[in-house]
Amino acid sequence: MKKNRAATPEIIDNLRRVFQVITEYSKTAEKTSGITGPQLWALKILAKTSPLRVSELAHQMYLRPATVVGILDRLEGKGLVTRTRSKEDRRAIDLNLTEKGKDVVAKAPEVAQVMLIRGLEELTDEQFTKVSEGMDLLVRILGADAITPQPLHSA
Amino acid sequence: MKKNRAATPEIIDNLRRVFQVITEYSKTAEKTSGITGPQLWALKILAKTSPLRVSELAHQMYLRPATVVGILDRLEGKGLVTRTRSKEDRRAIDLNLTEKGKDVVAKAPEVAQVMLIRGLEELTDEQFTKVSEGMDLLVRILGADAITPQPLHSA
DNA sequence: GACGAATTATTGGGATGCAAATATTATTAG
DNA sequence: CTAATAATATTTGCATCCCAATAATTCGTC
Repeated sequence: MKKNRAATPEIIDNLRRVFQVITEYSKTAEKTSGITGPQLWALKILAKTSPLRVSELAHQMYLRPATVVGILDRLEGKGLVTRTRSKEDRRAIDLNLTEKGKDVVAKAPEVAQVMLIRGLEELTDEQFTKVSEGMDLLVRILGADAITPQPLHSA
Repeated sequence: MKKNRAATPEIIDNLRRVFQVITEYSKTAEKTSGITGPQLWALKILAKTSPLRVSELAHQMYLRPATVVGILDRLEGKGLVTRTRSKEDRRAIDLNLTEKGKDVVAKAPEVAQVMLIRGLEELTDEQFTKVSEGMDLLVRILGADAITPQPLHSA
């Protein structure tokens, strides 16, 4: 019961392309704004909700706290973020944007996610359904249903 | 002309899941075979065609030579790969698998790509078309048509 | 043949990413 | 109240990844 699945390698290549264009986009943003994709991603989250704790930020970025600490070190070093010991819980750290940090967010280019959202908006209902259901199927194939989403390099 | 696009964040989350499960898969392979995804990926390429030069291997892996050098250092350190100065061009290096290296490749688990191929085979024609066309649309949205596919962490 | 340009692999420095171990503080059990 | 436990952020060590600079070799041009 073999089927004609000539498009299979193409699907995989397309997955690669999507992945690459997103990381590529992250690098472009890095050159124009001076900060990396993950750094900008962290700033954007803090711009929406702050103060935030390290663990909360890590959760929203789908990253481990240990990873976020390094990103925060560099953001703090650039004077874009402040770390303050929380008064309620002295184990925790309150993260806040500096004025400079808010500036960077305001001037930063859109992240790839916005590109995706806009592109998806332009699709017809039928096309949108194909993308949506197609991704669902891919996720199911990989048994990724229960997986926590990953960063996508600041998409 | 607003459309109901509630599934948009879900699509993006699904993209994240797909990438994560692939990197996750790479880590599983690391635990069972003792080597990492990119390392196994390099071995598999060398198993198919060798000798190979560093630049050629890098090209086939869609990685920079500088990156591949590090991977080769570790593979050589484990005694899975040999580096020999080429006689025709003394700038170049001939890469070969050792017997131990061939052994590892033979016993290594399938990479994520195989998982995808098998999963795609199980779909009905209608489902397959959705995945295929859905990915096409995503690629077009991102303007990724002209992009050379990237590695996907040894997928 | 000689000198500049291109090619090849490597090194060095920076940024993600993870897991495991650590120090500090909070909470819970007894 | 005290001791064990859990939560929080960090540090350390490792493996990818990139770019830029370097050293060695080859090629091309004069």
